[in-house]
Amino acid sequence: MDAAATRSAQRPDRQQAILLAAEKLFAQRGYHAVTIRQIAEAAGVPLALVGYYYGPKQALFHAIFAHWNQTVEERLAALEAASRNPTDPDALTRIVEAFVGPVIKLRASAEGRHYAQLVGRELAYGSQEADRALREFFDPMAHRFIDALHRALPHATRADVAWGYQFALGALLHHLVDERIARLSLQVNQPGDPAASERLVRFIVGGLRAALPAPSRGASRASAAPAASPTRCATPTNRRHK
Amino acid sequence: MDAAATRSAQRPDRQQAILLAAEKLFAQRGYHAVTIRQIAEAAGVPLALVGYYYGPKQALFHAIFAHWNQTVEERLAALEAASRNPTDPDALTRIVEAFVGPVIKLRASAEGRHYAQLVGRELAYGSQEADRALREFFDPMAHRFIDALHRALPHATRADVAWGYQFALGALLHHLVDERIARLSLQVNQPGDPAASERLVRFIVGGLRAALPAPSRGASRASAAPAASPTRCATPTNRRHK
DNA sequence: AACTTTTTTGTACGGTCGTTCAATACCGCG
DNA sequence: CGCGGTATTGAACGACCGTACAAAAAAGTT
Repeated sequence: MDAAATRSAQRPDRQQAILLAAEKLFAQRGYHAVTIRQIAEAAGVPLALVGYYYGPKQALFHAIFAHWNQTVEERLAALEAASRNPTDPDALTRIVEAFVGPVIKLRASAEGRHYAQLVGRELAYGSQEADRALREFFDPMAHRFIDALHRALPHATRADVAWGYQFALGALLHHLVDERIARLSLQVNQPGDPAASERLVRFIVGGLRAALPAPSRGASRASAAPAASPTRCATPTNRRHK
Repeated sequence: MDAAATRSAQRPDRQQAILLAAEKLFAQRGYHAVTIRQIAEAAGVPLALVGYYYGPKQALFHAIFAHWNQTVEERLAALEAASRNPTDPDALTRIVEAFVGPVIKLRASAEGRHYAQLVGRELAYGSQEADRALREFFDPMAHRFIDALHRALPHATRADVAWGYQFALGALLHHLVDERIARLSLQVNQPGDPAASERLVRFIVGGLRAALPAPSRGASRASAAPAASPTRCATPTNRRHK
């Protein structure tokens, strides 16, 4: 019988509890502000068990990103579906929706809420601890998106599109993290409002069109593209760290 | 004779050396990753002198923002000049230029380089340590910009404009911090490229126009709301922390 | 000169950090 | 049952943290 199934049927999976607690705390307070003791307490396990499963603190941090990296394939599939026949005037909007939608949906879900916040923070912060995960997990996806955007915006150079991608990513990441929006809107807007997703897509598409050398004028109409299915969460390898 | 002038004429100002070293290190590694001992060593002063001048670590962090808060008046003045007669079709562009330009210029300067990076990091990170400085120094300016944008975009509600401001701020902050642009552009773009400033302005203006309810292309009624005077900022005392 | 005030410094305190390790408990399997 | 391997635990290690403090040095004042 499978060991993981056995344990999860008998007892709460403490290894995953540690990962979830770490994810939550790292997302809320940042890497250096969280201690392993706090993670252990939040997970309801003794201190030493954290090191037993994940080794050094940095490895635990890395494991969070590795765990969610499975969802990347879905994102890439959605991107590829959206970037088909790039001559379509709506191709740009569909690509940006494939860029924004899954992340917003992740943030709205109960499982991915903290991870979305973590990504928004650490990607924007550029901390040395996150740099490794950034290169390993996010650089490839960034290149794919830039390529897709480039195909939809053939009049611009790839380097130009890279600038546009940077701006778009900044808007998205800050939207994931920012809690000031309630204050600055005088308590009208709420941080997690899913309606802001459409607005963000329009912002990015309009920004890209304005910032990059414009092709021949295409009709820009709003169209609802099929969004990717919510991410699934599979159990990681159940053993202790190598 | 003035005490500060006396000291600076005789010896290197160690109090300011501490502030500059702290600014640099905080910008490069983040609040929690920097120790007071590292700051003291970088400033070339003994450890205890840091606490003597600035007290607790949090107060030193706060002092950096307070020091640069003087430049806020210039930014607000530039904003006010740009937001005059908001019926001008170019008013939006001028406001966004007043929003982006000074920050990019700060980042390009030798004195403000680290502070720009620090702001980009901590504002985006939303750490608990930066929250106080954020409310005290940046919320007022954010409200002023939102109001100015609202005057130039009268067809949108203020809450709508607040969303747009959030997106624009995210693009700007991420541009300040991001070092990946060289990698993602295949070594074509460089992080500090001042030419990216114009592109960012076009991105934000285009994004705002696309994300917010579009006005009829004609001029609407001309009612200029009187703006409040910019916030004053007294010079900090040169003595040790109270 | 003598005296006050400010600046500087070495040192050390209590506390918390990440990590390690030997000892114990639990398990399936023979 | 006993046995081997995995899971779990409490305790402690050395290192470093932020902060405090008394003493010394320098500067200012009379």
